[in-house]
Amino acid sequence: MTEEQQVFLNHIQKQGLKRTAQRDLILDVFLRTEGHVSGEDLYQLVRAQDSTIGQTTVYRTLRLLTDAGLAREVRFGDGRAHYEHNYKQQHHDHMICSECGKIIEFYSTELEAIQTAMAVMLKFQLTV
Amino acid sequence: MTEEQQVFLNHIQKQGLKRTAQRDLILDVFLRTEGHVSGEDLYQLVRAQDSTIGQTTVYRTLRLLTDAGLAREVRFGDGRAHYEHNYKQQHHDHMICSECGKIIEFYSTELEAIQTAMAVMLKFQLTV
DNA sequence: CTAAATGCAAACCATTTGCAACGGA
DNA sequence: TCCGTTGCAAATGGTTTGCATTTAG
Repeated sequence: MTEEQQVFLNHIQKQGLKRTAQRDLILDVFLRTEGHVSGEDLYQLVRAQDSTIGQTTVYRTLRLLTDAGLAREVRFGDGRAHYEHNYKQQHHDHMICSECGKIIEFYSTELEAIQTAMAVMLKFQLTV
Repeated sequence: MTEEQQVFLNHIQKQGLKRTAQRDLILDVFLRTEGHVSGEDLYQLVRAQDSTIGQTTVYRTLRLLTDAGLAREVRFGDGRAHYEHNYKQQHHDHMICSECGKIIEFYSTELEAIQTAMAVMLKFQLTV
């Protein structure tokens, strides 16, 4: 069992929820993903493995993964939510091409410093 | 006539479009706005002046204002588009409170420098 | 006159919810 | 057994589109 699966189980049990085959599969598919998947993307990937799984379950599980700290919801302004891995991942930022939608991740020490400084100045508490 | 109204007229005429009472009113209300209005917000404000104006017209005019360079569409991830003034406005960034939705604008010279540097490095052309 | 604009209603699209059937603990 | 879970269908909410009517140029 991977660390992520352990984290998921812990979360499930701590909340009095139940482990199901659907949730296991969705987590599994999500973990094999890289970059940013939308709910619809993940639904298609999961459906390729098990065509009986409903879209609703995928969306609900995505929220569960987010609550468990395994996924992070990111929104780029195209109207849908994307999810990226969040377990033991360093904070980073994105550049999104407004022509083709391409998403590039980047990390900048200076940018991190500015973010922190601005948050302090504006009395914001950074959440990611 | 304000500069903005002139810009709007120029755009209208250059595109072979027509000046209408509705568009004039919507621009007028938008210009009196400060901060970030959503389409729905603006519709309500406009409707208070003229209850016969349709929501559709407000949305369509908002796009027109954006095309004309008078408005800028910003998306904060709450599922709807917001619009801010864009005419002779300095580029700036936002911090959004994930608890209450409060939006704060700020400007940072260092952040501008990083943005430019990252865009060059990643071969992006900044659009705002 | 004639193409653009309007406003209504219906369509869209990603996501959520209601609900009856199902299934872990 | 009991309460959480599932999947379907219907609802939601912001925004867009189709279309018949109106109107600016």
